[in-house]
Amino acid sequence: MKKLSMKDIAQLSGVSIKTVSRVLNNSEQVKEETKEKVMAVVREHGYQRNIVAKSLKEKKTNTIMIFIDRHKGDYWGIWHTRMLNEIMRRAKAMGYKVVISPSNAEMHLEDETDGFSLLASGLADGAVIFDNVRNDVRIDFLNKHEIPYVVVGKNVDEAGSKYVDLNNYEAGYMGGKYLINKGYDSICFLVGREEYIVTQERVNGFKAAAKKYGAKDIQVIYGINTMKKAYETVRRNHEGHPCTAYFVSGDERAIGVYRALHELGIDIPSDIAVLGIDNIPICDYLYPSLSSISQPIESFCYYIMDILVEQICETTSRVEDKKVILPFELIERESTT
Amino acid sequence: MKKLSMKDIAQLSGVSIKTVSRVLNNSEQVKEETKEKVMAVVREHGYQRNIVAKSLKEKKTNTIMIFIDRHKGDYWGIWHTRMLNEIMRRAKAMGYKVVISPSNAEMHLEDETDGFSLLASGLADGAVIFDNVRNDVRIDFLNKHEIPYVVVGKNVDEAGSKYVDLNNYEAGYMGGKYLINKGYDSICFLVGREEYIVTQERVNGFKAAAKKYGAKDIQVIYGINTMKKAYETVRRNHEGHPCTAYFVSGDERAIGVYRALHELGIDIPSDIAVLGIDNIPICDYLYPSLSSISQPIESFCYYIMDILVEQICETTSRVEDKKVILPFELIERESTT
DNA sequence: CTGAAAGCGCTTACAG
DNA sequence: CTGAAAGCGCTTACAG
Repeated sequence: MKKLSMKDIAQLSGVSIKTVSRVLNNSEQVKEETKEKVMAVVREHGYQRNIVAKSLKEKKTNTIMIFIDRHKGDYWGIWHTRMLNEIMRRAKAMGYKVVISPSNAEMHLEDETDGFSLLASGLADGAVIFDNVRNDVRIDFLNKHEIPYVVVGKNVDEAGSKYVDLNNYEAGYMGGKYLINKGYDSICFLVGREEYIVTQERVNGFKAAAKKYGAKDIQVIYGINTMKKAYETVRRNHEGHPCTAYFVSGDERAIGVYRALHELGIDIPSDIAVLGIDNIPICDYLYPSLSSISQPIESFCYYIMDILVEQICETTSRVEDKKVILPFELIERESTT
Repeated sequence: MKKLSMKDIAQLSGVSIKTVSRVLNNSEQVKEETKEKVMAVVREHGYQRNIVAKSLKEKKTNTIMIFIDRHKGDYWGIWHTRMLNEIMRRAKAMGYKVVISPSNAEMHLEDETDGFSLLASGLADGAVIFDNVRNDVRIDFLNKHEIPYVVVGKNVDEAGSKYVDLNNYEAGYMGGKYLINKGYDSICFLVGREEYIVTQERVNGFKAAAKKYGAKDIQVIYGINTMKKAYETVRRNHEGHPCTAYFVSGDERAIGVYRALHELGIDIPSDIAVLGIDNIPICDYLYPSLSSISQPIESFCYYIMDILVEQICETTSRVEDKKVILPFELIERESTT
């Protein structure tokens, strides 16, 4: 089956290329009869427009690129997968394709297969950046090249930045407040890498709550980005520095905490409380079920795509800032009661 | 910053477009001096070749499209995410980009944003198909359009098909044999949707082992594709139809089984055994830790990319069949001892 | 070692 | 309502 081009379709249906193009673009300016004639030929041969040529001509690929920081070779987690799925769903509904790039914050532009290199090469119309850090080189790059983007996570450096974020300061604050008010006033907060702004915000909120509501003792441990790290840290740390609650940034990590406490013979929730963040489905099935701070995945992704597509479609090169801070909910389950 | 084209670079460095192209393609036929001169201009302006134009001209996009069946709106699971990451890693190493399509087995070609429509439009050079079923329409489509592809999972229909698969029959067989030999001879096998060939293979192997090693009682329950389903099924089913072991196709689902058994007051492993398949990292952190049949993710993805890229690069349109069946390991942990 | 020219498969003002 | 022609930004035989 030889691949047909628009020219072939034009010949076969006895009209000009232009008319075929108009038909395929649903232009109103075509006689119904002509349209039918062309569509018949298109259907008969199963013709598909070459999308690469279309993109070249239109200088628009209808593709967005998603950068998920892979933490030096690690896989991304359940929360990222859920976000990815929801972004894909929204993107599809809005007529965009999705390319996922394994690039991370330590980008290498020399590498031609690097996602950023590809972006600058016109492969995609815009970018979604996960897990940003302060002075993120990726954002500098996008700004310099005037490529539309949106950051998932608060961007504190840039004046002209667009981002969507959970209210992470409040999430940290609320988590701390909730635990203290429940009587768990000696809390260890396990968080991800310190460079991430998300991490910093959560910690700041947590500390503010600890101060305000008078926690007896608090501890913050950074760099807990896997179940394994969480497990090892609690095993090692708990005996020397016991607490009455673990607040864990990322439910997935809480699984490691559960295992460590189980091995230490400490019962949740009678001896100790555990509170997570993300509210992934697994929370319901752990025992005890895990209380967690829920992220509104749907509106998160709605705004991500909204902000991104608005920039892509904007004719003026400078759009004003767009920042969305999302609310959350604390879902109470067995682990904190 | 206006976007420069190759023409601009040619003018700025005082050579022809052709020469710029040669330099960028690392052709050997260029004087070192000329090369330097051009590269200086390229670097100075941060010029990036337009990859869309390149693709149009070369009729090759260096992109592969991955189809992950989303089970009617569900998210994909941890195993799929790990595979995805590994495929992306391999693809990048081989110079390919990755587009992920939310399309599933019930494809709709009329939809222009559908991944298959895009494939036929020349967006990607080849496809990776997950979770195939018998008489999969997607595979018919790819064959008809002569688009290179590889199936993750045994493809039993097609003569000229390429696939990579775990030896699922043996995995089911080995799981059954192992449990029976351990003395757990009343086994309930929880598996995914019956249409999937993977499911069918596992069940056939399991039944063969049950027969051969004389299981007292076996039960196979289909359609267990989420933690929730697994949980509800065990809660509902176990009292009327108790067993001494649950064999669960997909470790993620085992989490639901654990919770259900916990609620029923049944202890693992003293009252009952649980054996999973996939060997995802979480197995180590559940308590008791979950015994599981391990999939060799790295070689899996190595062969996936190998078979796909070989077809893409092949000049003749018909390559012979390529089928790889991978071995597995049974990892013994606390849940079956 | 280097260049002029054609062409990949589309879209789009501009005429008619 | 329809068509001839130019052009998007590249690559590639073919000459020189």
